[in-house]
Amino acid sequence: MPVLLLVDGSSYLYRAFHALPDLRNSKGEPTGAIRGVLSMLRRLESDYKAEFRACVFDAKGKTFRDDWYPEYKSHRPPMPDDLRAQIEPLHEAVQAEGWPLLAVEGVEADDVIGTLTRLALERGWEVVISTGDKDLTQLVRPGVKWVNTMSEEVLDEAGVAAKFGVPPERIVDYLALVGDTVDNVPGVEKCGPKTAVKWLTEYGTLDNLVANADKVGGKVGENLRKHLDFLPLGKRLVTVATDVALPVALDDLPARDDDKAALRALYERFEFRGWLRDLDGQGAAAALASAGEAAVADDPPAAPGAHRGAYVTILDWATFDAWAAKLDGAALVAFDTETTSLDPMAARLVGMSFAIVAGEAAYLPLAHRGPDVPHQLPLDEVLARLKPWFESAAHAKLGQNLKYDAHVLANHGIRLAGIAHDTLLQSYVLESDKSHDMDSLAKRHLGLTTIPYTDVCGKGAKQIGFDEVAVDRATEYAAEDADITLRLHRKLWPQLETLPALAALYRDIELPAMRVLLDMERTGVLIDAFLLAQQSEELGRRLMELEREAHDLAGQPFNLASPKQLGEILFGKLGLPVVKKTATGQPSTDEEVLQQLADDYPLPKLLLEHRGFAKLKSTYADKLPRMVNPKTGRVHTSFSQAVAVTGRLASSDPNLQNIPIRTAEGRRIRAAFIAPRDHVIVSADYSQIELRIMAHLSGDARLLDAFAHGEDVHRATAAEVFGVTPAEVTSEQRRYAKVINFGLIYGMSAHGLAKNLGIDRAAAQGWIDRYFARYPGVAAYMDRVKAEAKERGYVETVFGRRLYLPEIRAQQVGRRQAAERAAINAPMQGTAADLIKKAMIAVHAWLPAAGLKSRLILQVHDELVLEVPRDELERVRAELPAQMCGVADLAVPLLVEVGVGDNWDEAH
DNA sequence: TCCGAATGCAA
DNA sequence: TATTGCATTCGGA
Repeated sequence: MPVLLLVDGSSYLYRAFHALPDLRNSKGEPTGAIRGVLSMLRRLESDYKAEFRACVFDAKGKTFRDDWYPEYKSHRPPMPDDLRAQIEPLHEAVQAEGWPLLAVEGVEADDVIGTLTRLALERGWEVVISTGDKDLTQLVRPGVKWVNTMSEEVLDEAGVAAKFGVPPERIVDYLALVGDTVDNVPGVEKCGPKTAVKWLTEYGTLDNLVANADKVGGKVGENLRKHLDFLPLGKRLVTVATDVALPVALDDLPARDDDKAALRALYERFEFRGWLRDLDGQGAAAALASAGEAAVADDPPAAPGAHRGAYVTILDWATFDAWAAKLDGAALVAFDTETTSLDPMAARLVGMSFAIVAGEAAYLPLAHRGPDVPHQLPLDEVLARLKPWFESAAHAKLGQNLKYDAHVLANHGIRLAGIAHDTLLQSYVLESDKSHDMDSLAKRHLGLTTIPYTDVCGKGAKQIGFDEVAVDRATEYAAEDADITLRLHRKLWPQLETLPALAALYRDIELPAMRVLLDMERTGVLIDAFLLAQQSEELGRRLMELEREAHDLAGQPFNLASPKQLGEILFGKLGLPVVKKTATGQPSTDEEVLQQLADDYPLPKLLLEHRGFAKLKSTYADKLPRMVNPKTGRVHTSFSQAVAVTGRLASSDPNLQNIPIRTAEGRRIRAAFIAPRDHVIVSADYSQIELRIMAHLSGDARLLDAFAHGEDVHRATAAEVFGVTPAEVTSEQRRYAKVINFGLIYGMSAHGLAKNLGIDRAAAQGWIDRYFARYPGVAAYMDRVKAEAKERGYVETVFGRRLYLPEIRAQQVGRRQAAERAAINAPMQGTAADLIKKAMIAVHAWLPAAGLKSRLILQVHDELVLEVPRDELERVRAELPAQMCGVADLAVPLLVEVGVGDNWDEAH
């Protein structure tokens, strides 16, 4: 379990300044506080083995507490000049020691520590908080320790209770009562620790004490009553925030090695001679090796019109060693893999590229083939050397679509860790409606034109594998990819940081979801190929029969799969009426048309049947068995995380999110998705998720009420719209209501509803009017979201995901209305997507933590599919819904329905 | 050989 | 003239 070590730098800085003697260097610069804080950091480093750490300082300027309470800390004398002078050099030194440093404007160090603590706990990490400030004991809980490195005091939950007389969760109540003279927050007059503990022991909580304030006797009781108005504010002031927006993620805080060159310079300036000797003791060579790290922070300015950086090819061990050392010391490394295949499960490494500083990158060729190939370093040995770096969470990596690179490395037995950033996801979160391939990103954000893949490998049938590309040419292309990725990150990440909700979405949902998807894709799903082969044969026979009959009816042979030929037969030769036309003006032969014609003519009915079977055979029965991976014996879909503009996932190669379910024949395909021996398939889907989100977003009282009481929402809608009691609703009425409810989610028009229900437009408008009359909150919401879209150009999900709607102000009515429908649909579809991603992250973390071997295998928008060992079934069935429902607290309850079976059809 | 259009599968 | 996707087939370029 990773450990996060958080140091309250400001608290120590003040204490060190006042506690330590007035040390100065020969120039007279004060150095005592610097030395004090640094020695504390060194002690912590040896006391606690932490993979992640941060030293947090208060930033200059006001904080939100000053807005709440102008007197906050107002009594403090101005900072002594000798202290102020030490801040900047201390910050430099802290970073040189390998400590990520944080100072967030508008937020106190306490709140940064509180927020990081929460984030770490959510990931199941352990946290050690080092501070001289007792207020922070309020953060102590299982997995969180408070240590005072100056007094060497360590407190866990029991320790806090023993020291203060109240448990950590009551510390804020305690502080509100006692007050905090350090921060100028007044407490109840004459109420000290003794009285506060007595009251809290008697009444349990501050709220309860306040409720019973009239029962408290004595002079101090009177003081309490006088202070009642202030107590809520007092409590707010002493409560450490755990939800502030941070410019960094946990993954940005790996413990780094110290930067010896920078340290040397600083120690020399401060004249810390003992520590200088320590540095020298480690040898000049080591200091030299890491000198390059200092360059990390500064990029050379790009030459105008040319971005071709200094790209090197790694062909010998000396160059490799130099780069390996750089990778080890770098705060963040962009890397990219070149492979033999676009199929992630089949791809083998051809080479890798790395970039640490913009404009400088290296390509490491490993498996290029051909007559003029230079000697390449041996793949296995290189991977063995790099494996610890790839698998270290402390070494932060950056990439463009790292899920793919993680697959490639996994194919070689390496589990990529330390995934800190992904420019694909950054771009997706910032502008989901734009393209996210690297060539487009480079053009859009950097104004650079990159080498297209097809320039290197050609395209179509003449395309060659990357292993056939000449190494020089490969270096230009591959090193550029790593270089551009790094530059994109430098551009996109600051943009994200200015939008805290989006930064949180990226950090807390998209990046963690990527790891879940990687594991799901690698797990794959078992299918019964024999069953599908049987079905294919059967479908083939019925198709031949239908085709023969169709040709008989047409009086001539024709290709049933060709809409063009079919149209000529139906509307030309047989003279059937044209019902509607396609976008290009051709008479349409789609299902709706054929359905309509089937009432009066025999051929369309045959065609409908033929179409249905042909689809099942070619897309599913024939295709799926061909997609079985020979190595794993399973089908591995690929989930795209940056395709759907609403935030949904997309599945491809094969698409496992559109497996049939509506017809009996179709369900036989689904039945071929099976569990292995001694396992079952478990399907868990969110019930009515988008309608529930609509209730939450609109706040409509009737809709909220229906969900709160667990009603059948379509029946409830029918009762409202048709003016009957729920018990009186007929199945026909319920069907109408269901269509209306679905239509609402899609921003339906009267026309659309009329078509769907087979009624006239005026009647449909009547139902819509009645719906909105009964659910005025929904009507108001629809207007609100359209207005918001028009004003801002985008709409948002509950979690702040943005969907831009460039056409919302279009001149063309049709385009504008389409954008308005998207504006209504996107927040609901997008929020559902956010929720299930959070659920996937939660379930993926929970299963192994609970000692279970069950695995997530598929996600279908509102459904998670798991493969579960039979002996784990009861636990999974019992706990999975809570895992999925616990991801958000909406105004409506979330409901998850679980199904179990030997195959997906039975389970769903 | 490539790509748009038409069609249909899912939530 | 209902939202978001992906795959298949045809057929013109």
